[in-house]
Amino acid sequence: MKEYFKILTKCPLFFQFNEAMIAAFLEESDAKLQTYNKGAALVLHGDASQQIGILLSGIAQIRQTDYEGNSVLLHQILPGALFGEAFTCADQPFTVSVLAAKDSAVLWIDYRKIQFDFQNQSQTAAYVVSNLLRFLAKKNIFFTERIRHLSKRSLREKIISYLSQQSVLQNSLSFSIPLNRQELADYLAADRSALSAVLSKLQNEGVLTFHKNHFTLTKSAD
Amino acid sequence: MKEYFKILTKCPLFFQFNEAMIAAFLEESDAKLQTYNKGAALVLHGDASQQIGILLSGIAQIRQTDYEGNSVLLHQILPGALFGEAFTCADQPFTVSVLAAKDSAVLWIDYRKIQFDFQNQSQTAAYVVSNLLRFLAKKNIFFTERIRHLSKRSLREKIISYLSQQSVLQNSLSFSIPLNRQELADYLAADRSALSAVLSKLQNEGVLTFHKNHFTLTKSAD
DNA sequence: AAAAGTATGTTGTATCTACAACCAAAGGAG
DNA sequence: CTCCTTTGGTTGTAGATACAACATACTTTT
Repeated sequence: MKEYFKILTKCPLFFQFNEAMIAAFLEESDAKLQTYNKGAALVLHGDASQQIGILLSGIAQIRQTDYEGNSVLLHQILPGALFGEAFTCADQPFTVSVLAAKDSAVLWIDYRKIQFDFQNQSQTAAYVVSNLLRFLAKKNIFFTERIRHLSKRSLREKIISYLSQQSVLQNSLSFSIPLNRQELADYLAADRSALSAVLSKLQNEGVLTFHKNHFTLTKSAD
Repeated sequence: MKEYFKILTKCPLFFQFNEAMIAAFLEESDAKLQTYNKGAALVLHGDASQQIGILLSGIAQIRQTDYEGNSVLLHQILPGALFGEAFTCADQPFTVSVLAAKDSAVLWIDYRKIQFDFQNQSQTAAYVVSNLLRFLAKKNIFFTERIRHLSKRSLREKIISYLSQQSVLQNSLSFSIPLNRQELADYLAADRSALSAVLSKLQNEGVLTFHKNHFTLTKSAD
């Protein structure tokens, strides 16, 4: 563990910490070191983790399976970086997987430990902090997803990206969305009439059908 | 104050709180109620606030001045919603202003109070929580800005939006950016060669000049 | 039920951009 | 210095989309 302290001082979680403080915290919070072979999963899609990971060595990749079944690399995690903090603080199941791209070592911090350690002192203040973390984390997830959609190169892809996510979220190929056309156009940063046109085209092509805010994705043959 | 408790139970900061807990917290954290007339500023661009605001009544608008000097509405805040939490937790000066669109009442929570209230108990755990909040909040700000750029309808506007932000950040019309062309293209969700083409066009039009990663915006005549 | 208002779909056009293919400059490695 | 790699600019083209203007359907009001 000693050899990793230099990396930990660079971790945002330990901003302005010296090594003694880090050591005290790791002891106190019962942090766990774990190693993974290349290719192993640190977190799997669907996991409801209560841990925050700090990568100590190796490389980790945040990946997600898109609507065509491809594993898409969303982000590379290098030593010293946090991962999983958003889903863990938001108390939401992971919608991404984290895989070791090389042999890797991870320090797992139990979120419940840092959350509840000081609740004796001021119960309500601790809950407020916990809520604030949850709020910021949920916003983070929301923003990340929106950026994912906005990053698609064509409106068609933006739409499919958004609708696929909704389909997964609602666990059905048939679902309603909480946005009207203008709101969806704004969310995807597109023109409303262009959005309507592309939706019609997708319907003609048999990719999906829709009525008002209710959409049904057609299972593609591949 | 009593009349606002119903709204506060809907505030994400008090998720799963009952009224007694909220009352205890407000007492403990010395929260301040303040009213504003329509048009008044709750927060001004450049402020380094240590407060988190909860809107109790009225409507507030998050606004930002764009590169043409227009005040752009970024977000509407309705009663029960938080505002300012990202800049406050990130410990960064506000890059937006918050204005009362109607006569409004705001409950101000002092972030230092909720941050340090429980530090006697476990100094390091409290710092970790504080760092975690800072980290999530900074990410939030970063994402928000990226979404602002990505939301522009044309690549030209995306580029100008990004470069203007950099110019403001670095407080100069002449500045270097931390991204190479491919990275900038990825950040703005565009094709690299298309990015190069638009940059060249902007240069021909006299909007800006650039050399590698260094850009100089031309002060427009309006 | 008629009227007014709102939301969504359609069409045409000018513009923009992704994409591919290529060229040029800069920087490193040997 | 030369070769090779990386980075960035240019060009041509096909296709996509913003924008405007209009048409249609659905809602709400009166």
